[in-house]
Amino acid sequence: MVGARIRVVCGPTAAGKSALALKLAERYDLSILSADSRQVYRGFNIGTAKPTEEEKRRVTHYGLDLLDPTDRYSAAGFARDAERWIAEEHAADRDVLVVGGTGFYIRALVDPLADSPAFETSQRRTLAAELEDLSMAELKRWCELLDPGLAHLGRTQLLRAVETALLSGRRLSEFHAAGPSSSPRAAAYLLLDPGPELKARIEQRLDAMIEAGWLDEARELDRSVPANAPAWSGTGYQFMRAVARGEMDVKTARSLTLTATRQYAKRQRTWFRHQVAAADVTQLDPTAPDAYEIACEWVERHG
RNA sequence: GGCCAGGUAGCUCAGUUGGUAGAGCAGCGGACUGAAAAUCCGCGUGUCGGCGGUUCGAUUCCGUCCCUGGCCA
Repeated sequence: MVGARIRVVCGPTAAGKSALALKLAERYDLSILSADSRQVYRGFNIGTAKPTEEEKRRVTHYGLDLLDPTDRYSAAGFARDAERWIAEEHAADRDVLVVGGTGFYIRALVDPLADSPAFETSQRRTLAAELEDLSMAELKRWCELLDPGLAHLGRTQLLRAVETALLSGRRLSEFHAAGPSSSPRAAAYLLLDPGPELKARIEQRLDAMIEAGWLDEARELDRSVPANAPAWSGTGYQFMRAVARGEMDVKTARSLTLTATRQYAKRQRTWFRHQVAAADVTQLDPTAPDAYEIACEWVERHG
């Protein structure tokens, strides 16, 4: 039976989301919908901890290998695609299990973004080139002028605010205030976090990735993927590429990747701690002896 | 063993002509409405190697000891 409520397994990187989700999906005949902004890139497999071919045969996965490394995805694009995948599965009388660490994507699906303009690349190219060179302070001043309510945000957000104001003639914050055209979904979250144990798990997984040939993958990708392609921003890829190019030793790359991954996990924790409605969240330490039983109970309870 | 250079935050270091100290990185906290593994904002966490001495006051000056590195034996 297809449920009205959408199930989401989330948490910081290396918490064990994929492994648990795979078991749950097999047991309850669910499909997995990956909410991961890096696993959408074709060819970037090892460093993004993408499910293996074997795992993809066991369970249907959505949200993987959607884009060329030079393409840019978006939370809104993800939400739109996810709606389609969910509809497909529901048509087959099956539920999906949303699994991922990209909190923004999950939010865009559960709590739709406001309808705001998406500008064509051709339309924004000139402006983007202009804004690119602006310092943070200058960009802030522009935003202060054009859409002051958003001027406290980060560079990426400032760029979009300024761009929207200049290209559409309306403030992005006005679009936000007007809200979305579709209504929010009911969602249940299973928030995985092994606590202090996460640090060691990140380290173990990194070594496993290197062991599995991450360096070779980076070397291979470096041959065909432009250095400034968005896909390279996945944690660690720039360091592995530097090693492949002979610009850095493995030990340094490993150390820098570890730090960057911990920092990413910290940002994810902050997101899930503050940006997800607490009432819908079930916290679970995936290393607990009864973790699987609790997860099963969670799946059944939210069916 | 002698000489020299050092010992200051978790790390690398700056600094105080004597008034109990500050940068980067790490770390911690936070923001996030179409780039989100992105992009930003905030926070210094310290027996200034130990023990004595001089001084109203020593991380700073003096003595001594310990430790590290280099050179000479």
